[in-house]
Order: sequence, then structure tokens, then C-alpha cells
Amino acid sequence: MSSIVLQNNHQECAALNSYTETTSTFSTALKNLVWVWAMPDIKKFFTEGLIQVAILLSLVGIRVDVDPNLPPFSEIILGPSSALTQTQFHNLRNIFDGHNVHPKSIDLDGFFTARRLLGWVRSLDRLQVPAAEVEAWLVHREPDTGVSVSSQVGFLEESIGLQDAEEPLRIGNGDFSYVGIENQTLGALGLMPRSLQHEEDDDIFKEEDSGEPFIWEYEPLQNVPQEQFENERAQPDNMFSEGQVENEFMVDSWTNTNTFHNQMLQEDLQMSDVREETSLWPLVDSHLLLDEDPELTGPSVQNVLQRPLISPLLSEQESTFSLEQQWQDVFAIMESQVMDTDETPDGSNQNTIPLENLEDAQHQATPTRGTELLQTTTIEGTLRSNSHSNINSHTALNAGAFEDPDILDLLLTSDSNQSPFDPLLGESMLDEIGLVDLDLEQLSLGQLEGQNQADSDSGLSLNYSQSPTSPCGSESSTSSSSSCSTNSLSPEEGAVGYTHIKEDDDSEVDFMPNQSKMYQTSFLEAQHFHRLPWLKNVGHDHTYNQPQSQRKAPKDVFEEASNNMALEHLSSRDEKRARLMNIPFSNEHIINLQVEEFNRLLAKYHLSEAQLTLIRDIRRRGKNKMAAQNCRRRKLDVLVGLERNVNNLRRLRTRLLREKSEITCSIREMKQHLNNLYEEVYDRLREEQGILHSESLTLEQDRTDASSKRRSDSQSRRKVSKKQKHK
DNA sequence: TGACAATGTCATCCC
DNA sequence: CAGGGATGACATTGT
Repeated sequence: MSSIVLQNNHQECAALNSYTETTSTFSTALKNLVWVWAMPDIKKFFTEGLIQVAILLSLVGIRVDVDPNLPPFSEIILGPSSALTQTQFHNLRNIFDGHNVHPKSIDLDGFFTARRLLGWVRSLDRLQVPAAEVEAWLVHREPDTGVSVSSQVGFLEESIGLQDAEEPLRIGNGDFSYVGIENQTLGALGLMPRSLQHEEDDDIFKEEDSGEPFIWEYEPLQNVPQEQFENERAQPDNMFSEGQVENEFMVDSWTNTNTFHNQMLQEDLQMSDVREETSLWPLVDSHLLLDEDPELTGPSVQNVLQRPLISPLLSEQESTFSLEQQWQDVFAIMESQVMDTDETPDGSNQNTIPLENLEDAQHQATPTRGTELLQTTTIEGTLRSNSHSNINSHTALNAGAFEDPDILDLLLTSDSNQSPFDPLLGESMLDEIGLVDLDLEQLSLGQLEGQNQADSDSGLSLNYSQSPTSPCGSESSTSSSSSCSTNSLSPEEGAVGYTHIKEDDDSEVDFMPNQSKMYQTSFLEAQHFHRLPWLKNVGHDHTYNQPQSQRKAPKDVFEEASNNMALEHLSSRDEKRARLMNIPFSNEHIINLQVEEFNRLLAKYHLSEAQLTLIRDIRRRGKNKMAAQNCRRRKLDVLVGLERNVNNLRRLRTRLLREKSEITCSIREMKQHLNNLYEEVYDRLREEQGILHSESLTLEQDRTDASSKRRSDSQSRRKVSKKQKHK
């Protein structure tokens, strides 16, 4: 074959060179290569590598079979069985001067179509286009931009992938037209360049792991499982129900059959059914995962999901179970996380209250204004990382500290020594802060009294109209919100459970619903520590959630002492209203006292009607506020509980599906065993019946013979007797 | 400046 | 019947 090429290479090269000069705009290096190839002294080095040369020529766009009398170049190289010549005709039809170049007419299309089809069939058992052609083309396209290269490479890959080894010699016309893919309809095969065309689809998936940079080659094939994935995500339950119904149908139909062949047929069907079912398992789990937790649907997980779903080293069943086991682990982890976060819908008091008190203690131990405020975040983090013992200590500190003067002293000494901000809690510092607070308080009170008395209230009872643009309203709202946020019942909610209301001239008293009794008995003793200046704003970091630029150092506070806006943030609307109406007790007392205590307190003072109405409004609003917070917390708990139930149900479904699969396998084994038994019994019966039948046949034959003999004897006797009678 | 979350408030139902 | 809890709806505020 190569000798034929060598004999004709001069003609070919002459024609090729001329054609190259007229049609190709490629570099002269390739032309020189063609000329080198044409030199007799060197061409012997290429006789064994004619394929590469042919590839290079094809990349230049040269038609090699310029001589109509010559067989196609690819056939010269690879033999007459080469396939895929269909593109040449269409290329010639489409190119501007194809009719001048190629002498073949369109009338021969039928002949070459048949030949092409024959070549397709023959090409199934042959190695196809090697990868070197594409890579060589890429080398030549290196100066181009990535986009063009990728697109054209994609085109070439796709087109060449369909073609036989002779096709690289024919696909190009020098202008990289799209005729190469014009007639390619076998897209699945076209997606497999550098591979055997008779490879199955499973091999394609295996190639995804080969790290080939030509990801685009497999995109259509990747879309297939992704579409299944999407469909399954859209209708997961339908999928399961259909599969279940189908499986049940198969079982039922199996039970209704008797013949061995039908059983075997349905056995095969069931086997295929089981395979389909098990093959869907990873999709099921991925669906669960995607619905389950968005955090687990990150790129890594996506990569995992897009990888081949079944390991080639494992059987489908094993891989299914292993994947499912992995998802079980993921679910377990997620479950534990959920249990950690919301394990206290009912027992939230045990856990949230210490945390709330922790924050209370944190804020109580935190001076309101000053550089200490800058450390509240770090303090918060430190306190949150404390153990329960610390939390309990803070809780006890919070609950009973205000009742015991010794503990109050302890707050000033021992506890502060343990706190990370103890250097800031020196007595002088505390005194200074207390003085600052006192000054601010006096200033703000003086200004507040001069303010509009109509400020506040919802207008429910006092007919007060509060402008939404009122600075007091906004500031007081800010205060309320910040105060609530500093005293959250549940740390994850920020502010749950009604907490504290700051008095104008009272100390800060944190209120919890379960602590109301303590304050009912001790709210009067709270006056004891009203004099403690540092306690005034302990736990009143109303600016902790503000930007640090807004938090002022003590000296800055001194400078801005005239600014009452800072104090405005320290009181809620109802507090301000109570202050303006000269309510003689604190709002938390108004809200949290029992009815008897509350009435006793009201009776203790001679209050005007407006004051009484305001007090009742404050009480109603405060209780409703707590109720709203509890309601929202319950709502969140319900939500979390529902999510947990959903997770549990998903785990249950996964487990049931796994059990179903196992049962299906066991049923299949039992069926196989039963079939074997049936076959054995049937064979034995057949053998026995065959023996019996043969015996019976012989016996019957004997009987018939005997009877016939008897019959004939009798007849002969009758005849004889008749003859004798006639005689 | 709009979206959104957190919170407060009101109205209403119910116990 | 008053008090209060529960909750939906809306307003307000901060991010």
C-alpha cells in the first residue's frame, strides 16, 4: 500500500502544492513540510507515518485525492474499507469551486452513500482517528484567542469524532467550513473522539474521570443524567410511586404465572427493574441532599453528584448502599446539629435563660458608655465560650445579686476580677462613669421636661398623637429595640421574652417571666442599689449593636454630655411616658407584678386618672410584648420542629427504600431458588411421566394387540362357524 | 433607596 | 366581666 503512495507521491505533491498555494492561507512551514515529504530521500522516513502527514495535509485543507484515477488517499493508507466519505460530496457542493476540484458528480451520490454506510459498518471494529490530529491542529491554532480555538476545536472534535481515519484528509477545505458536521447525525458517536466508536455509553462516563480538558465533548452526555436528575427532582414521589407500583406489578404477575418460561422471562424483567431502581438510588439521595441542606449542595457536593454515580469497582447494589450509607451519615450529622440547636423547644428555659442571663450579666458588668463598650463584642464572645459553670455563676449573679448587698460588693470585687474587663472596673473608673451617668441623667431630665409633653403613647388611652417623625419616638424606639436586644431570652432570636425596662432614676432590673416573683418581693429593696451609680447602666449597653464609630469614649461622652440624644436611647417609649407622667415606679414593676401586688401598688400612691390609664397601658403593652415574643419564639420552635420532622421522615424514607431494595433482592433470590426447585421437580416429574407413559404405552399396546387378536380370532371363528352353517 | 429582619403595637379571640 | 394569653396584621426601626 505504501508503495502505491510512493509511486504516486510526486503527482500528488505537485497537485497538493498547487492546491495549497491557491486555497490555503496557512503558514509556509506546512507547505515546506509537504515539499519535504515529497523529497525522495526523506520520504522514506514518513512511510510509516503517513497518517500524520495526511493529518497535516488535511489540516491545511488539501484534498489529497486530487487524481480521479487514484483511489482515495485514505484508502491508500488504510485500505479500501475506509468509511465516511459523505462529507466530501456535500463539501464540494458547498464550496465555491468544488466542482472544479472534484470530478465526482452528484450522480454518484447514491453509490458513495452506500459505500459510506458500508464504511460505517466496517469502521465499527477499527481504531478511529487518533488524538494526534486534534492536538496538532491545536498547536497550529495556538496564536489564536482561546475562544476561537475552543470553538473551532470543538467543531473539529465533534466533526472528526464521527469520521473514520480517512476523514481528516477530507474534511477541510482550507476555510474550516461547517460542512464537516453537516451530515453528521450520529451525535453520540461524534462525542467520542480518540476513542473506539463501538464503546458503550458507560465508557463515556468513565472518560469523565480521565481529566480531559475537552469538557464540552461530554456535555450532551452529561445532560442525560442531569435531565433525569431534574425530572426526579421535579417529581420524586411520582418516581418512587411508579417504581413501586411497577415492582409490585411485577411481583403480582409473577405470582400469577405457572410456566417456567414465563417465570424466567419475568425474572429478567424484574432483574432489569431492580437495576433501574438501584440505579436511581444515587439520584434519590442527591435529591434528598439538595432538598435537605443548601450548605451541602456546594461545589464539592455538586462535583460528587456529577461524578460517575456508581463506582466501577463496586457492583451497583454495593455502590448504592455505600452511597446511601454516606447520606445516612450526613443526615446523622445534620440531625445532631439540629438537635444541638433546637433541642429545647420545651426545655428552652433551662438553656436559654442562662444564656439570657449570661448576656444580662455581661451587660450588667459592662459600663454603658466608655471605651469599655468597644470590648463588648469580645466580651460577648468570651462569655459565650464559657462553660456552664460560668454561665451558672452569671445566672446566680444576675438573679440574686441585687438582693444581696454582699453579692453587690462581690460584683465590685471578686467577679470583676474574673472578668476580662476587670481593669476597667476599678473604683475610680466606676465612680467616674457613675458621675457621667448622673450628669447625663440630670441633663436629659431637664431637657425632657422641657420637651413636648404630648410625646408618646400609642394614643389608645391618652389620646396622644405621636408623630412618626418625632425624634423622641424614633429614639425611644431605638432604645427599646436595643434594650431588648441586649436582654434576649433566647440567644438565637436576639430578643425573646420581655426583659428589662430602664428607669429614669432607678437601677436596671432585668426581668424574666420566671423571675417576676423575685422582683415582686424585692422590687422595693431595689432602692438599695439605686444609689450605686455604676449599676445604673450595667447591662445597658444600648449602643453595643451600633457601629463602633458611634460608641464614645468616656471623655468623649463628657464632651458630649450636653447631647441628650445619647440618653434618649436609654429609655423606651413607655418609660419616657412614665417619666413624663411622673409615674413613681418602674415599668417592669408595672408589667411584671401580679394583679394583687399591682393593685396594692396602685393603691399605695395617689395617682391621677391619666397616670392610671398610662400605667394600665404600659402593663398591657408590656405583657403583650412578652406575649408577642413568646409567640414568635413558639413559632420558630414549631418551624424547627417541622424541619426536624421533615429530616426524620426523609431518613425514614431512605431507610424504607433501602429495606425495600434489600427485600427485593431477597425476593429475587427466593424466586431463583424456587425456580430451581420447580425446574428440578418438573424435570423429575417429566422423567417419571415419561417412564410411566412409555410403560403405559407398551401395556396399552399389548392390550390392543391382545384385543385385536381376540377380535380377529372371534371373527375368524364366526366366519368359520358361518361357513360351517352354510355348509 | 429598597429589601429584609427584628421588634413593638394593636385588634381580636379565647380562656 | 375583667385580666391576660395567643396570634395575625401592621408599623417602626435598623441593617
